[in-house]
Amino acid sequence: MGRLKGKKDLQTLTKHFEAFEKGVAKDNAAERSGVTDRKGKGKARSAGQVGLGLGSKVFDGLRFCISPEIGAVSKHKSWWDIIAKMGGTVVIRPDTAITHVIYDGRSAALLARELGLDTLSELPEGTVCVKWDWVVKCKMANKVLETGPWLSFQKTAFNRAFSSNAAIREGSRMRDITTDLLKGRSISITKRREPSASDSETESSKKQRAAPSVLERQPQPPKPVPQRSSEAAPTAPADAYRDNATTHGAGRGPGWENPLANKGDGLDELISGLQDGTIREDEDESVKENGIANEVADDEYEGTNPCLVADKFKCGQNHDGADDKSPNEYLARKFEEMYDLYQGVAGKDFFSVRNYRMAAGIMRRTPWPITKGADASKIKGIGANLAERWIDEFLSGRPGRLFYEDTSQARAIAAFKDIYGVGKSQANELYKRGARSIDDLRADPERYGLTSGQQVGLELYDDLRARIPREECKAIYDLVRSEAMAIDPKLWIEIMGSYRRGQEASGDVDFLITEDTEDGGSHAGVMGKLVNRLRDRGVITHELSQPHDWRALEAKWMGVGRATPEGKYRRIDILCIPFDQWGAALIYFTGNDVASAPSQTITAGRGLSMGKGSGSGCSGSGRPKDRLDVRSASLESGFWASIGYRFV
DNA sequence: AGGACGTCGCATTATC
DNA sequence: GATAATGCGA
DNA sequence: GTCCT
Repeated sequence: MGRLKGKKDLQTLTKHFEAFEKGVAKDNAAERSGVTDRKGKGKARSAGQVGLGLGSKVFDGLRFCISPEIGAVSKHKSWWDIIAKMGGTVVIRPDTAITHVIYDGRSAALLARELGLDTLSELPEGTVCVKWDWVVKCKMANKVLETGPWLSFQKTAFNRAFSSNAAIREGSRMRDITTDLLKGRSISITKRREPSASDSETESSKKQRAAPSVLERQPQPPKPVPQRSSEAAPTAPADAYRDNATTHGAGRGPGWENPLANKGDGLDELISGLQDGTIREDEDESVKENGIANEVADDEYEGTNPCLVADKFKCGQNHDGADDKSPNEYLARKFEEMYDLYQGVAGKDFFSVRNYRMAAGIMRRTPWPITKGADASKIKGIGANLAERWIDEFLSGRPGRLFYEDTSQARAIAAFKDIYGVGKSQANELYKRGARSIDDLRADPERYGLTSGQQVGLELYDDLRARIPREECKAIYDLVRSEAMAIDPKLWIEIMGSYRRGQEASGDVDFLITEDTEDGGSHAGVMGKLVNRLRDRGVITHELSQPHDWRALEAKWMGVGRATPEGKYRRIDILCIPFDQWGAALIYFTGNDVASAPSQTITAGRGLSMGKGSGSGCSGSGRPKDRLDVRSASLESGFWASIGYRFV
């Protein structure tokens, strides 16, 4: 119970953090942007401070860690606000840039535990643990006081805790970051943050020390050598999957031939047409936002289509093979790195993190080299923040915020988040409970109270993270389909997602099942039978979630299976839907960036918006905005026809 | 300046 | 025990 | 974090 309470407190605090960030983002932005900024700004500030006599930024440039204490949320909130008002930055988890830890408790060991550290010596060198009283005194004195009388621990204990820190040992979590970051190059950075705060080091001396020791090891960005080699090269010729896609299945069978064939065929043809050319996976949604919205870039990057609109879609663009190389690969990677790192971190705004990923996509697909942030900010999707705070920082080659926040903690949490069923919240919780690696979790599974689904995710960690080769998707599809046909040959079953998009590899395999109701048939009850048969055959091995009602026309099953007993375990989803949603679902679940982008654009252009919830529910019409009822559209007049789109 | 940014089914946990 | 809230994946 | 209103 204590654990749950603690969890809730953390959530509350995290919320506070987010709200807080919003509130003071403007004042505080520079502080949070990392050491590099802090130095520059700190200097400017302190100079100006005298003249202005404001005195409210006593803690300017300092970074405080106040770990959430169970049952003391409101206290922490007030601490937080006070420190913020004094110009300090507050974090709830230690990172390599903190300068102070506020702690009123007794034991260093306890504090370490609260911070999620093995020992306090993992804190950045020079970090000062002080009691809250010190802050109060500083506030009253309106200046940063000596910490001596207010240290959290007795001199001796404190010293002991840090004595071993001078030469950081092998096991230190804080250190492997450094080596990680430097990509295995064996160098000896002993610390990543200059001791600040308590120490009376001058700004200039800090600068001097920081720069040379770290700078020279940074990758050299300004010459954006396209480093990508392996990943995005479309490995299959267009024909290969085109053929595959058009011959692969049942969808072509009974379903496509009946009276509804027009619509079905239309949809399928359209999609086939749209997926013309090599479409890279991994672009995710960025294609949508970016691909259709990049009007500024279009100015400088003229498309080759006679029709302007066509250039906005992937399918309308050239695919001469050369478009895989981006002059901004370096930036793209940086943003990907950011995304990976921050996605699990508590306190990072969801949408911000998501935008990092989007930015990576934009970087990669911007055909002209970005040499300064100002250029980039002209691109839609890249705003002032990304441009000035991040891009310029990356291009400078100096260690910045990302560098300092790339801690072993963040990495561990990111790894945990990759476990199926473990999200941001649980990942942080696991770390808090002492786990530092996947192996830690495996070594002592009991300790962490993983749910059944998470246990599966942990057990199959590597398999489930791996991509599934197209071949194997097909193999699984054949197995599932044959079982489905054995149950009822009139079933429509189609494989969705990236496979249907023609991708060379997929993250999972998902199936869509329905049956024509024309002759009174129905696929009700099929889900249960199918899953059972597949389980009997050993195709399905784990279950992650079951439909609320196995016999409903609309039912979702999620689990794990494999094509052969020797094969890797793969995520498998099976979805039954009412017959009249087939067309819409096909579009929706094909999740085709290419198809959805134009369709949404087109619908939007007509003052409509596609009910995005037209997914499993096709919950269609009405609601906040005018939503196109795709469901009926697909049935009565054909979705594409309904929006007046004619494919060639 | 302030809100939207997809939305929903299922599992699990919290609350009544 | 019923219901609400949260986390997660898609 | 960006965009739209």
